[in-house]
Amino acid sequence: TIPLRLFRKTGLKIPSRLEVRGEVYLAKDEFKRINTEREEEGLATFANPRNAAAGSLRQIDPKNTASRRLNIFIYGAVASGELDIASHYEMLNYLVDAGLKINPNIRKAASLKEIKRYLESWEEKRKDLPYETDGVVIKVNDFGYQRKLGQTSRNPRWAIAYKFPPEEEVTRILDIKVSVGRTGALTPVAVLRPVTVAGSTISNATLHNEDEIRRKDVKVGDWVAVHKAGDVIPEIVKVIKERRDGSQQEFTM
DNA sequence: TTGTTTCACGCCATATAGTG
DNA sequence: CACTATATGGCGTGAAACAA
Repeated sequence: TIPLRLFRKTGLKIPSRLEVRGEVYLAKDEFKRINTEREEEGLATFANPRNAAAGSLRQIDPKNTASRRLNIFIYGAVASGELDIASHYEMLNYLVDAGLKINPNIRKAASLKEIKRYLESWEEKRKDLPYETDGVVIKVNDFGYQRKLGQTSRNPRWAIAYKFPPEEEVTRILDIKVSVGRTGALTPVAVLRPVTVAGSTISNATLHNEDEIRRKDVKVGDWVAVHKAGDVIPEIVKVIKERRDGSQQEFTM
């Protein structure tokens, strides 16, 4: 869905150089289609759209990638100076005119209150979207303010992600093992009764260190709530203490 | 040649050490 | 205090490396 030729519209200013950035996704119905096909062909089915999309991009033969029918939303661009665009919103509209796809649900908000209302409006609606989403990005619109705010080493100070509450499941800690890292660091890892959360089988989760175990009051044999932080990293959210029956064992490194 | 294992990658949380 | 830089952890995936 990235056109081979941009700027078919006449009268549009064309920069000498344009770099666009976006997020590739695999729509829910395409994910289903691929898995149905793979089933018919006796191939293993994919676990979730996110990882299927990632795998599709890693194909050596672009024909394979194309057959997966990935899609993309462009969310930003860097153009050589001559463009005369002063805000993010303007830029996105320009990119649409240039022939690129952007997310149709962008909105300008004038206050935090408005932002909050918008976020709440998607809590339920997001299930009706043709793709899976885990949140909304809130950005400062004016490029001048963006420049003033600047960025840290990894994150801009003018944008932040709001994440919807992630899917949560309950399982049991079967054991706590200590893993030895490359540098010799010892890290306790919870071995869980495998549980499916948002399309992944979670069977391990790091407990980081002894302090963290004490903070969360985790014991071997505990029932715990788990989720995938950032939709990816398995994390023990909390211990369900009401379900303790005395068989739980304190862990020491 | 075939099957298995390892690796890199993207994603984020948490921690430590160090800088200014 | 606000960072930067780095390390570590887990999952799913395809490719590469390895073993049989």
